[in-house]
Amino acid sequence: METSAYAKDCPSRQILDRIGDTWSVLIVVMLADGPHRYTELAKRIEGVSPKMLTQTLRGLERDGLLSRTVHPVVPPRVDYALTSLGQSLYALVEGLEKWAEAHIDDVQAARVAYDAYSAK
Amino acid sequence: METSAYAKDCPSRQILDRIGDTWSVLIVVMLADGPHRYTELAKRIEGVSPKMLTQTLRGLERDGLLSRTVHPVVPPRVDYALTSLGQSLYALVEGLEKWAEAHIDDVQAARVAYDAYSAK
DNA sequence: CTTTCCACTATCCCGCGGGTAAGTACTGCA
DNA sequence: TGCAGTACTTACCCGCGGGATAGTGGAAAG
Repeated sequence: METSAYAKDCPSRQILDRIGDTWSVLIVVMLADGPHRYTELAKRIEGVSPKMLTQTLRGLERDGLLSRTVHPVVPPRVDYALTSLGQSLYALVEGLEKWAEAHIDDVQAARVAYDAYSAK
Repeated sequence: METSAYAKDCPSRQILDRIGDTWSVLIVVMLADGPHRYTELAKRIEGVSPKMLTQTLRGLERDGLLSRTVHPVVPPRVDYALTSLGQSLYALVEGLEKWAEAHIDDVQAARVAYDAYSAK
């Protein structure tokens, strides 16, 4: 009965972790409209530390979700772009956003109701 | 340009966090086939501590994703079930699982290739 | 000859998420 | 009298994820 996801080697678990990762999703969204450079990402993704940016980019690259292109010029220039696999993942993220927008009111109403009841 | 998700109050961010949460997803999956009791969940979701189980259940209940029904009998009996909102979220989770199954081979191939190249 | 630019990489350190374990309340059954 | 069973809650503690900061390299600009 090993429910899909306690095992770390389960496909669902791995994708779920990726989706749950703040920076991964932000990067995928940023790259959805085309390739960007390291510093561009750093500037536009507010709050990310260089360490996490590099770490996350490496993880996404390793999983084949984005491509890393080094231009051998000085100063160095590196472009990051979604692969087709990354683009298909972005489709999922879009789906989540749609759901979020559609149902956030319900969720927030539930929260208000719950908190009001608990506080009483 | 405030990219959807750095702000905590963004709908996408909140849903993403929920999806990324191991126990939340496992519970939703477990409840997809019908209501279950506290101890049933504890037994079938391997590795969850009572603390996290309760904490996660409360969170999901607060968000209106599941309902908690207390039966005033002795010994106590509490049933948890997905609400319609919870069921619509489960549809998303299913979508993620489908994607995971369809693309996990690509991802793993990419990882093997990446690791082989790095180790060299 | 020093500074600047870009893309990292390395190191230290702190907060907190989550695990373990023990406590609680209630009642029926032996 | 006391133990079992259910659904928690509370207290304590530890590991590590991630932030901040500093270092690297090499060419060109001033």
